[in-house]
Amino acid sequence: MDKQDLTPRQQHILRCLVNEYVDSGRAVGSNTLIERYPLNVSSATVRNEMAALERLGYIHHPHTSSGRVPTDVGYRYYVEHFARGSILPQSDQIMIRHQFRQVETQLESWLQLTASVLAEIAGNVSMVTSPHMTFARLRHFELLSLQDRVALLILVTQDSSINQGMIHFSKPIDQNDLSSAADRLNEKLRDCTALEARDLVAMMTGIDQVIGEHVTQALTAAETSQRSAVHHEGIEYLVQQPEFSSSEELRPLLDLLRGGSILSALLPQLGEGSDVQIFIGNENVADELQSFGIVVASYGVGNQVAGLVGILGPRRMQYDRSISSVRYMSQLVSDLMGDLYHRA
Amino acid sequence: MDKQDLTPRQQHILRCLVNEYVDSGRAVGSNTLIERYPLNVSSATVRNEMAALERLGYIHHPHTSSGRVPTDVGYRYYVEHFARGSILPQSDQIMIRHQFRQVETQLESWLQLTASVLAEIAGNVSMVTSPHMTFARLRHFELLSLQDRVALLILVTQDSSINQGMIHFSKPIDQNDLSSAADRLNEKLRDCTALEARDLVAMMTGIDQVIGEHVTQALTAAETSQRSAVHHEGIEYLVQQPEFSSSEELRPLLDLLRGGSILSALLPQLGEGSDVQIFIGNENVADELQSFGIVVASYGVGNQVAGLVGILGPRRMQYDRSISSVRYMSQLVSDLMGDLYHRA
DNA sequence: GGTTAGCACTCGCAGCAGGAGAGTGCTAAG
DNA sequence: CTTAGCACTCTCCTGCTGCGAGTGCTAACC
Repeated sequence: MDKQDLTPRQQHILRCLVNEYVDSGRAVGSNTLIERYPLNVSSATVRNEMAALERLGYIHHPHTSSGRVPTDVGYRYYVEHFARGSILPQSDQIMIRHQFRQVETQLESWLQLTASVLAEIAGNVSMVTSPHMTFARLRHFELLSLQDRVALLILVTQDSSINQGMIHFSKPIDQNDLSSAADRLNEKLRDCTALEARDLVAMMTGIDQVIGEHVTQALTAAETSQRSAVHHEGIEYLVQQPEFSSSEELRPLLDLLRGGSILSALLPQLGEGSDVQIFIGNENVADELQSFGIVVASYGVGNQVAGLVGILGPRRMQYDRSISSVRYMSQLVSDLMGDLYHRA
Repeated sequence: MDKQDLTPRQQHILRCLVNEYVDSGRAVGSNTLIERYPLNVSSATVRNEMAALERLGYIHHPHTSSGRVPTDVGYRYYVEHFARGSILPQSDQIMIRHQFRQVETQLESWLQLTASVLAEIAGNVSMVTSPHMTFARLRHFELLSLQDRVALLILVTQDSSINQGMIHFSKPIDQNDLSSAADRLNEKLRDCTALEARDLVAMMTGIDQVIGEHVTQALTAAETSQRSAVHHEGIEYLVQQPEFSSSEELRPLLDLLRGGSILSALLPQLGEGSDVQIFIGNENVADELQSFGIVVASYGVGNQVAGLVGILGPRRMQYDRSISSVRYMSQLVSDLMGDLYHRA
């Protein structure tokens, strides 16, 4: 796994081979390689080196007589040595910033845009989670009478996202009562996180407590529902990949994305670091992910992890592009979020 | 097209043939037919009748030597005579009502649930549009100061759905100013539709007009964005249909659903009536829909059409089940919506 | 006259053989 | 150490063949 055990030429060949395979999707032989890349050696030499690379486990042979395909280990080597540090082209950066300027100053819009930008740039399915609510502070809430005993609760958090819920009271209550209660509570709970609010509410009595509990409950509900909600975009890119042509391979993928179950498959293997994390094929712990390549990074303010952005594709993907775009987008969203929170 | 031109036996054979074909997905021959259905005639007779049905245009022959497949005309006959009036089984009705009881009293939740219930029952992709906002009345709105010159506008309509927007002012304005302006406007605009509000706002001056315009603008924006937003559910059912096995056929479908462009393809052909409408294959005016079968109905309160619920599948679908479930769900949503509006 | 048994005919499809092509590993020469 | 050459392997494509499902037609039957 160390750089030492590959000669520079082997590295170069591995790199070209991965590039070519990612491009074409077909096993690549020694001839195609010397034709399209400036290796300055003959095909026979390439064959010898390939045999060496195969012995070392970086590439492999589908059958005796066809070209080589990178193994997961080979991809890993490629990623560590040639893709990990890549940077998104200036032109893409400008394009993205431009698009973000067009859109409302609002976290949900940003995440939406992030998902579609990522999918387009990486040409794969993008995944973006909403931030944990634990992280957000309560800015304001409102109570509207709907019926005698039913009120609508509207919750605004610091990131200007809005959640709603219903409150059923045991006895009739009119809009005036609701408004004054809301005023009192707004004063006490303003700028609290869900956790802090819970403690304060515990000390209240009467109607304030009833309402307060609904507020914290709504915060937690929003948190859990958002945690499991994953924006994803770009299935259309995946279906045109040859590895998903027969639509039976597509099925598990759709299930994974639909139920939001992808997060529970992904979370166990996520590390702590703030940089981009990459999981290739069988490096994924969850069985259902073993045929995919995944590139994720977290976003957040300070050291707090708020959410994830990432790309899901076939093992055979453009890791350099994926890595650079995921890194760039996670940084961008973190910055935008930072502005939002510090400004307020 | 009239019932008269088919003998009862021909009708019966057509019906069985459609059922069998919908079930198996393979062209059905005379032998399979007499084996599985109580026709009490020989295969030769069935062959003769089939030849007649083919002459009349109801079924057709992929090649000389394989079974029959219904034509669009054949499906149409089937729908008109055997499926149009079908009713959703009691057990399903109970199951559905039960599920709706579990969910919040809120239009968006209902539509979400409607989409997933429909997809599951019909085993196809479901489509549900949000209701036009023109239809809803403004219940309340709120203004929150975000920055010196920026405020968050929160809009609550009669159906308890919430929309938000940003207002940028030309000069600084604090929360007190915002609150008092909101109070004044709330009083004037309460219970207005977007149209009525527009007229009232036109007569205002100063800050009230600025805010008022944002309110009507937000109402219209919500209307147009919701009109083009289609919840859909159940792509996973479609991908396992044999007609979409090769995933090239899947591509246009995904594009159709993703961009919400399906509505613009569908709208031109929609009639006025309140009952279920069915479009089979080439009956669809839009080219991209010609290989699909579509079952839609509108929902709304009174005579007002608020939105659509429907099912999109391959031509080969269980029309009876689709029709009965679409009809039932449109009625259910209409009823629920009626309650919501009359109660308030 | 409608119904049915029988039969010849058609055509898609699975299975198989054979050839072409791509690619390899090995050997021997440079 | 590199490379040309060559034998070998294995996939893929193509054409062929036999089978089976299904039809249409005809003649006999009720």
